[in-house]
Amino acid sequence: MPRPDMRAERIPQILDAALLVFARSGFDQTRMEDIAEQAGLSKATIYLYFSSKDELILALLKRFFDQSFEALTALQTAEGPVAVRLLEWTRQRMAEMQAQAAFLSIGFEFHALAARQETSRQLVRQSYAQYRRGIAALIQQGVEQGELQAINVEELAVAIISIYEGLTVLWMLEPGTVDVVGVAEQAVRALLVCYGRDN
Amino acid sequence: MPRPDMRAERIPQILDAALLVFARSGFDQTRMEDIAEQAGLSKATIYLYFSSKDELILALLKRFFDQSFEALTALQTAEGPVAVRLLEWTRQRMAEMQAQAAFLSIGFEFHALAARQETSRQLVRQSYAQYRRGIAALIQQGVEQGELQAINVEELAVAIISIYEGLTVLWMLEPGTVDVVGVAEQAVRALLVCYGRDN
Amino acid sequence: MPRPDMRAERIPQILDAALLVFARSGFDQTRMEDIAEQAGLSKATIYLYFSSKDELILALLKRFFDQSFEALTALQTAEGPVAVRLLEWTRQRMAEMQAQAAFLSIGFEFHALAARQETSRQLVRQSYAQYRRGIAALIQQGVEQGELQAINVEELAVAIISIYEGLTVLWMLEPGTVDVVGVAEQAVRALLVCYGRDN
Amino acid sequence: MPRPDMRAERIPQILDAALLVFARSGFDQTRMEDIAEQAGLSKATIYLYFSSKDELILALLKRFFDQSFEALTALQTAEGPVAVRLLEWTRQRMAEMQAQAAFLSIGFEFHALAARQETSRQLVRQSYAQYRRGIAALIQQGVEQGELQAINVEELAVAIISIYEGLTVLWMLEPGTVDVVGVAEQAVRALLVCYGRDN
DNA sequence: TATGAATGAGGGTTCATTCAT
DNA sequence: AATGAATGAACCCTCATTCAT
Repeated sequence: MPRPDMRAERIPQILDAALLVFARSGFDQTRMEDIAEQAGLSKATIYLYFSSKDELILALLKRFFDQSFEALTALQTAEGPVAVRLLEWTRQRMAEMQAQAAFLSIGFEFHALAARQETSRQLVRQSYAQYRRGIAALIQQGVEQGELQAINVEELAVAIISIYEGLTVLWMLEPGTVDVVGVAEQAVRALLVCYGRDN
Repeated sequence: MPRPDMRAERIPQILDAALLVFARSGFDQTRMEDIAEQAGLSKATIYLYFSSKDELILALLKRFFDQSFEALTALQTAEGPVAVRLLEWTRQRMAEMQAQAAFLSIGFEFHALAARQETSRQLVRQSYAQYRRGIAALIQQGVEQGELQAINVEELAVAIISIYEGLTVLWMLEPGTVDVVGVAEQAVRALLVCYGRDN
Repeated sequence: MPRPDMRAERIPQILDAALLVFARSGFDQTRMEDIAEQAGLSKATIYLYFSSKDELILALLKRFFDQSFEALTALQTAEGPVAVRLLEWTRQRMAEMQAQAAFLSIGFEFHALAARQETSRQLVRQSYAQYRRGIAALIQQGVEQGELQAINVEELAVAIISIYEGLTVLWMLEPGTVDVVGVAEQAVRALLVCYGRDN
Repeated sequence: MPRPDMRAERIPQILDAALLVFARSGFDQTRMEDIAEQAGLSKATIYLYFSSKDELILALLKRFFDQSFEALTALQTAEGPVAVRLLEWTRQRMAEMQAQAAFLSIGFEFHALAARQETSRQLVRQSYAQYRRGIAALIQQGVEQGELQAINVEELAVAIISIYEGLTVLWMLEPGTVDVVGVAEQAVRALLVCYGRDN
């Protein structure tokens, strides 16, 4: 087993390569050989760092979500009105999603995996739950500061994340037609103000 | 090539079987043999009706979305206030989604396919576009009848469908925690009333 | 799974081919491809009849020993003095061994397998035990008919079989030098007359 | 290339390790890695002392037989009646075989190798020939001293060694059932007295 | 119409061997 | 002298697809 410093170099190298080719061809249609080529290594070398294709996919899944939520904590400790912060966050997230368009298929494939395998589902679930709690905590700040009216905070967070997720699908299908930043902003604004209110 | 009446019987039989095993194992991990077993036929017989595995998947994709929107036309010609009809539709759709939970993975896999293949993307896009137009037309009715305020109808439709899509993901991950029917209803109500409005 | 009549044809065909190439290259150095070629089939076809290489080897092992002992029963029911019959049997066995020289390596490899795997050992042990019992029963006939003196019949059978086995090794090493038929005959004769006697 | 004194230390260390793991898993199923682990060295270090796996096996083969016959010369120069010495030798040899039970599989695998490769066969043959000559010389002593009757000395030696070899197989299969020391002793005694005699 | 039988074309994984340090 | 790291070459096994019956 390679030494730690070598692993620290090779593992991201391999995961980056895997991300690229998985995005292009899907988990199953991608051959270990493809990943190796993309990484500039030999097939056998991949197996020095990941014991199987499945383990590689799992490692990717973990990294995928770990990275996603570092920004979230920053969001909660930032200054200013909650609504402003959340809308800024919304814009950033949608922009980021567009920038990462090439990798969207991997996210959908993770959903498919999660929908059919308990192991994957648990991993993905934890990430989304953490995500949801982050958004909910932010909204709760707004409520406590009197900026937002008291409603079901958890549900509102779910609705907002749903907007993000759903828009990702629709934008992927029609990138030219759907103004994802605009719709996301408007929808989140509407939800913040009106969700759970009698109208 | 089998006679038409034979095809009318076998094709749904095979597609039903495929739906089941694809949902369980994914497109790539499912073998033609698995489909044949589930259908009570032999592998070779499948090839009398579908020229390849890919074609079978495409046929499934088509049927998958065709079925989804038959109810939509009924929605537009029904009676009563638009908001009531849309909320009822929302409830039905979420209930239907829960009832079809076992097949959700297929939907996600279609998204993954669409994200990486132009051919699949066009198919899925058309379905979603038709869907979006249906919802938009309904909202437009409400605007014309003075029931809803004039806003960007197309965008609102996109936001509403996003809620459906996103909630499907979140519910799949935590079926016990997320009250999809409730959240969907509240969110759609909020969007209908507040989307695009200054608040 | 192929029909019985097809299996009855293919299985011996495959086992015959396997015997040949295993004898030439050993179990591990033989590739499934080699067996397939020798059998005039494709690799995949082998897997229609044997689920793995190991299973194929086991099947061969079984057939190997099953065949060996059909003649043994005939030996016990034949007419004439026991000593004469046993010596005739000895000559035949050694001649047969020489005729099958090309396959000796398989026998040795079975011994190696048996020496290190419980599963294989049980199979081989049963065959040898059956063999030993056959020889012992024959000798017992001689004792009961007053032809041979009473001694430890079981042990004598073990000694005789050891001669067969050991001579096989020595002959394999020096086929030109060792007169297996002659030595086997003389040795068995000596054992029959003198084993366990005070001299 | 390591210095001689280093070689004198490492080579037995590696051969001992190889013996152990080869006995457990067979030549082909054993990986160089396994040998290295057992020897407490790294894989690459093995290659400092043996240029390939095959060479390592050959070296083991040589050592295996070299060791076996050091005692043989002692046997010929010892005092006392030949029969007594040979029977003592027989007992020792069978006891030694039982003590080395764990390594029997290697011997059988050498037989298999010898049966299919000329190179290995020559090596093994020389060892057995030397062995046979040793036993024959001993018997010849007995004949010349008038202790044993004149018969075909070479053939008798072959018969005796066959007993050793054959009993090894039978004992390996049924260590609890076969009294190898007893049978070997009785059988050798019978052969000494009666082999080649008219009875 | 249906299928038992067959197979070509891989794909994941392993391992003997090499080499820079 | 020793080894961590790397890899080319295989090999077992699988599976979409074909075809004779």
